Amino acid sequence: MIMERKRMDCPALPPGWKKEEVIRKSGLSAGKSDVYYYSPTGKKFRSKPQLSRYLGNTVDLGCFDFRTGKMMPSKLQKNKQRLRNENFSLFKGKPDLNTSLPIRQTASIFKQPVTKVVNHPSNKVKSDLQRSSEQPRQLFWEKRLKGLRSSDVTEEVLRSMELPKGLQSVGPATTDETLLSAIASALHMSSNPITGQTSAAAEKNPAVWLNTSQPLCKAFVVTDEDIREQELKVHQARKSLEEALMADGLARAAESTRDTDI
DNA sequence: GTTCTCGGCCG
DNA sequence: CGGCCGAGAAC
Repeated sequence: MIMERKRMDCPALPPGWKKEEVIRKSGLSAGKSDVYYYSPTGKKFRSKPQLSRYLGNTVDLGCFDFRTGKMMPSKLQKNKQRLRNENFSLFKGKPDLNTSLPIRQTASIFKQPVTKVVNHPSNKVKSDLQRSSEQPRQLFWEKRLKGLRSSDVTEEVLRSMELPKGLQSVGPATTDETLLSAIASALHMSSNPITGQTSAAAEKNPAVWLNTSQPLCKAFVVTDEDIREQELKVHQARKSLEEALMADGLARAAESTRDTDI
């Protein structure tokens, strides 16, 4: 006889997610139960951290109770805002994907201008000019971004970007990784031009002279050639996107006609 | 190799 | 005590 093991729908999660409870039937912990979740694609999840890593910011699991599968408003308690302790020292080799949150720490990042797909080819960029006035920032706060990586839905880490030779970091955090984070953050968080640290004094004594609204890199020059290359990259990326959207549209159309034929 | 299961650590 | 995850067992 096969033990009853149904995957139940879980209303607290997006459609398609299933919850399963398995009772331990032997050993010292017999009688205890383990709870698992299955994504719409069938991937199994066995803890809340694993689940929230996968769902990222799309679902707020703050008050989600993993065991019962329900939202518990009482769980509103303290939000864990750590990161610094773990992420700082321990990264020698590969970042531990089980403990480092691949979630953006720059909360304002999505409020920035984004490319709006109206209908190619005349895409426009939203310009959101009424940014709330910039807040004071901690010196070298970009170091907190250390270890954050982008990853796809299967938690595979994506290839990181390479930086041009002309970009050199300033200050004690001199890794390429931090430099990239600093520049990316500056681009997203400020509507002003990004110039790098224009004061020569910042190189000698960054703790005193650093301009915190600029990334931790020396002043750099962007040539017309750089701009042309970047335009080309963007053009190609948009073309790829257009082709992908087109292919997706065709696939959906094919699928729906097939469904109605049945 | 993958999946299942229980032990055991740690908070 | 229970969540979480390692690792051996099972397949």
